[in-house]
Amino acid sequence: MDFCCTPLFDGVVDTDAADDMASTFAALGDPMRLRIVSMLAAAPEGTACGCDLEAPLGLSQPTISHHLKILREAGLVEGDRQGRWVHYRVVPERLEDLRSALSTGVLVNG
Amino acid sequence: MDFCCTPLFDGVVDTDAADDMASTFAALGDPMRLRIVSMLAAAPEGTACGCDLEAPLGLSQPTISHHLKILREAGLVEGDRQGRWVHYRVVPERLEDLRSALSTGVLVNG
DNA sequence: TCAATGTATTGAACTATATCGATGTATCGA
DNA sequence: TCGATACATCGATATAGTTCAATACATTGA
Repeated sequence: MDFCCTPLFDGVVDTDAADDMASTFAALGDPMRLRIVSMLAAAPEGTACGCDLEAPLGLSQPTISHHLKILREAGLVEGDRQGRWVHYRVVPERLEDLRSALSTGVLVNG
Repeated sequence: MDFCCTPLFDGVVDTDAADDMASTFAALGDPMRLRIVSMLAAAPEGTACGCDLEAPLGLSQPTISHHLKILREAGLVEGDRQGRWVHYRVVPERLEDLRSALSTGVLVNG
């Protein structure tokens, strides 16, 4: 049995790391969630409450809440309750983690 | 009618751009595809053929082919047919596009 | 031409996800 | 306390995605 090229070791990312990274990328793999992150980043003070997202996105309140939960669980956004409202904001450190994953070491060779 | 914060303009990414970016992130939003990209990047010469991926990933040949198609359509990998084999490799420029999308301007404020 | 091998496509089954309406929970103001 | 408002959860439905077996296509070597 011969190979067209040398046999591969199992890449750089192990199974668990791949699961983690994939779920984070998947959180950004939805147009509405991408627009949510973008709108939060572009908002004055870098924060917005969920109610401000419904009209521009044209989604129902439960759907907005669903997407924010996924983004929260991925660590991409944080929410601070301020009375009646929850002020959501992007977590830049998490995006930086993804950035470094996309550069040397994990997904591409230096 | 008052707002908890100032009304939002519709973010930085428009609908079409969000769709494009989301599908690219979604391509990386699967553990197996993430491992494929990682394995390609870690492979000697930076290339591998599909047949080399089946055993380490424990997936059938059609499934590998399916994932490679998605990665190809996302522009994340390229394939060169060399006789019987197709040598796949990562497209670093595409990953760099994602990196810059994750930095200033699109998803986070400078 | 024919058999063998790598890759791509098709069809089907199973799972996961997005979305909404209805409902529950929490907070503020009257 | 009561109504109004923001957010979360639940249940249901429709769509999309993952996976494989079967099959087709492409290339090489005999």
